Amino acid sequence: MITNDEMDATFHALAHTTRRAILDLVRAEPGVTVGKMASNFDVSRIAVMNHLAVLEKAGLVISGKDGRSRRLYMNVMPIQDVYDRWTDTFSAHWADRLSTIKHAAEAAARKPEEGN
Amino acid sequence: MITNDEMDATFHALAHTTRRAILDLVRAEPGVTVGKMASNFDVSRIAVMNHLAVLEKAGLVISGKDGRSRRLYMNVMPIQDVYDRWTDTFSAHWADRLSTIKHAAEAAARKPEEGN
DNA sequence: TAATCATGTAATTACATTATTACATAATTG
DNA sequence: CAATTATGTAATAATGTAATTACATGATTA
Repeated sequence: MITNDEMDATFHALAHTTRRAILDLVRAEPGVTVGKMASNFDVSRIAVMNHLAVLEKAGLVISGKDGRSRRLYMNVMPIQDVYDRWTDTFSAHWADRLSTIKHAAEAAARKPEEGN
Repeated sequence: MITNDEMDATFHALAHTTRRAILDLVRAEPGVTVGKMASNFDVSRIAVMNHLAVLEKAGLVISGKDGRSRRLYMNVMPIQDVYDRWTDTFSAHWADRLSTIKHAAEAAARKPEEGN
């Protein structure tokens, strides 16, 4: 069972455009090196390495040394875990989402509800 | 089409245990008030209001005044949008996740690859 | 082995996040 | 209308994030 801390780390890692772009590129090119990855972005190599550290902490990226290079690989398991958890939590609600939006939209105009 | 900024906001909003708990409670009790919501947590009402502001900014919570209370409602649309986007991005990869994990696990021990 | 190449570490800076307490506003009720 | 209730705002403090430049380490190759 995925923990709250793991979910925090996974969502935080995904909450930055650059990190999502990094993840896309790792997925597209498994084994890509740190330097080649950094060359895709306008920010410094160090900034990209910091982002990689965040992604590794969340378990979304796995890496290993290969000579003087470090090769990067994606690990979808944290996303899978989050997906499984949130599907359970919200799947029933998703089916009813239109009525929920309607409900919310009318909130400001409604009379007070009883029993709350 | 969901923008990068919207995804940033949605993931950031979900990247805190308290905010996910708030979302769970709003879902369980649509129309719950701010004060009643705050009573569920150990942190101050103001802290909960700050979290609510983050959730509203991401569009995950919608609220409306009802007398001197503010009633809270969940909006699953941002989650649905993120889900749709990431299903497109990763669905093929998920199917192959076991081989990817194996690939990554062997990374440190492998010989250099050609052509990179 | 000296030069080069790829990555890693340290120090620093600017800004954002998360929380607090104290006070202000606005609606309800006795 | 005074007291209460519910929410909102302001000021502040501690911590975390995201980026930079400068330098260090460790592997390859001429």
